[in-house]
Amino acid sequence: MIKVTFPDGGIREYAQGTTAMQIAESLSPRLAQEVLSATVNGTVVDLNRPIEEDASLQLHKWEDPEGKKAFWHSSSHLMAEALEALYPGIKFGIGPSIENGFYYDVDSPTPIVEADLPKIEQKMIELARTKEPIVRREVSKAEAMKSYTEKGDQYKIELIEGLEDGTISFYQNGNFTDLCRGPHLPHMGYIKAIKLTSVAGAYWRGNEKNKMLTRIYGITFPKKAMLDEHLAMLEEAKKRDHRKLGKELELFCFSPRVGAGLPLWLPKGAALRDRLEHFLRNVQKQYGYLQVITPHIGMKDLYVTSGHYAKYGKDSFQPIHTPDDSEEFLLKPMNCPHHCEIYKFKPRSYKDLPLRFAEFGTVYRYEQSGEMHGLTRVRGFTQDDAHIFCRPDQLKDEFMKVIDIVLYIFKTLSFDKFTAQVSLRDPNNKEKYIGSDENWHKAEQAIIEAAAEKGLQTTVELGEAAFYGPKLDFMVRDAIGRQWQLGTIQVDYNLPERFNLTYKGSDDKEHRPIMIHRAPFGSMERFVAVLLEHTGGKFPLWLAPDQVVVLPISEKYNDYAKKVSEYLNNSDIRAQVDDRNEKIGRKIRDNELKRIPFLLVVGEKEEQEQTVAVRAQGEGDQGTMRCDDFIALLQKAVASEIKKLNK
RNA sequence: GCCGAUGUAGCUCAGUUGGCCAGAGCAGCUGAUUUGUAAUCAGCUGGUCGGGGGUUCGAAUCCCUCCAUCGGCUCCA
Repeated sequence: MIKVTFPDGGIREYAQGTTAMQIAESLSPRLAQEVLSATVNGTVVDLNRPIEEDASLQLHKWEDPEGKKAFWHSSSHLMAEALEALYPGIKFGIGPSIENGFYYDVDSPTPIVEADLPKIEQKMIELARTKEPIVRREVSKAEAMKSYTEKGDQYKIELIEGLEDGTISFYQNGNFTDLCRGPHLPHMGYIKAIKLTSVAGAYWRGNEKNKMLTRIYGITFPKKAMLDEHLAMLEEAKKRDHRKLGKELELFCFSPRVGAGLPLWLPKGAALRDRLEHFLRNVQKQYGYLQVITPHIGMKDLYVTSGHYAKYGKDSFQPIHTPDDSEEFLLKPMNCPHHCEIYKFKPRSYKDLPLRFAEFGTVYRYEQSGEMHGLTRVRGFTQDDAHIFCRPDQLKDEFMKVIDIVLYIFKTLSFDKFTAQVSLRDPNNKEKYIGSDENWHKAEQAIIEAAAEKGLQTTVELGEAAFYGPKLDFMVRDAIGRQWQLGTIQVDYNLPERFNLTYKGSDDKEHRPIMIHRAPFGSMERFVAVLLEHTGGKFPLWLAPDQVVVLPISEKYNDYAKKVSEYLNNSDIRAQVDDRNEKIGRKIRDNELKRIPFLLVVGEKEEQEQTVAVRAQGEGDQGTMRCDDFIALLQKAVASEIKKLNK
């Protein structure tokens, strides 16, 4: 007999060799249909693997990430089987499940293009309908090696070379056998809806020196309706694409003549950005930040000193030369060295610290041609940058204050779901980083402690640190559930040393300050992009480029409309008049599509009564009111959006 | 940078296997209409078919190359 403990604490006894599937059936036949994989004593296993000892058991359904993993991983094997049938001689790399679906990397003698995907889908559906079982077999390393050597499959051979004998297993579905750890579904019949989404290139083992394989992405579901829902979500994401909205709402554009990755901010976009900057400037002022301004270029030597030149010099925009070639300047790729020089302007005392220099600093980085993406990855962008120079005893407190700023911003802009990622040095790859072990340790501890004290939900990633120090990165989830990386806070012991920054302590000795780099938005470009996708272009009232458009019923009322709009503008409300010679229905439609928060319809009645008929975005007619009442309503709405900073 | 795809009017898109002056809707302009809560009607304007080179009697269509964009990979100070 074996004892099985369930997550709710219940214990039941089963005969030796019972499978998780049989256990699920004994609990409820309905559950058995829904369960996709199981965790036995902490290891995820196949449902039909016999349990041989006392065990704690967890069953995973679709809603459970482990359940989806098994489902999608099996789907990738199903796709591989279809591919092998359709493309004889095809070789396989790896085929894992991912956050949304799965992929398989393949090396095919005949190229696979997007137009082939429906054909592959069709084959997969055929195979899934036969409910072919997925069978696990444990093999010796020698046996595994032999079966792939016969096929001449160098990728799998390379994978097997890295595995320990005795831990190797094969999974077979139909004619397809794959080296795989599992776990998998009992059979392919679970897979009811299939969509292969794209084909792309991917380097073997993620190394750009290796051969590029063809990666086929797909997603599958246990029910057709789920696929439809997923496709609808993708449609919604398309509608919210900041590149599309940026064009439609006339916020920004690009010109190939100016250059790739160099955004041009249109008037409405510039105004939006300005408002965001103003907002952050105000917050920072309250936190004791001092605004500075530095030039867009700096002597090459500045970056040699900072260490950036050695790390990125040859992959950057190349130096600008003076006419006589006697000096070299770099387009500034970051603001920190400039701010270090500001620190050095005069001797600093321990009483001066912390010093917080803030700048909306525009920087230029040479991103490789294939890396640009809308506003989220560009070659010229403006960081909402600041550098805090502080004493060791102030570090944690300063760090926590920065976290407060970030949280305040998220709250104000309704990013309600977010996580924080602690990015540390890869301990096995220390040569990638500069600075002493001791300083790295201190910096990493400071971040971990500050995040813990602020009660942040954090994940820890090794190897994700900047080359000069560890960071805390904030990831937000947008309105349709996608993750974006925004703000970053970084601790740096390195630059103060390289620039020989000091302050005079109370002991009359020279000490080294610590530097915190931070950018709560990340960059203005990125932040506007994420905000656009989060809101779908329906900005909060305080940010909206136009808050109100006044719509005269006919040209007869244009004068009254102008009067109203001027009156609003005098109360610091951004209002315009749509005085086109169009019907009111048309004007409403156009301005609703432009996502104007409030439309004011005015005609004969309103002019006589000196009122406005209010229409709220997406909510229709709100009734007629006096101008002053509307202003009060709007100002109240804005005030509720920007809540007071509670420090 | 690498793999794959795309590029036709300001925008969204048609353009059959290379064949007469390259099309539509929206936007814009002009005129009519003077409108009460999501598209009024009519007329007109607008295109080196991404740039350059080539094949051909003939190229938006085929080939080469460069540029830009898209989906990924790699990278991201």
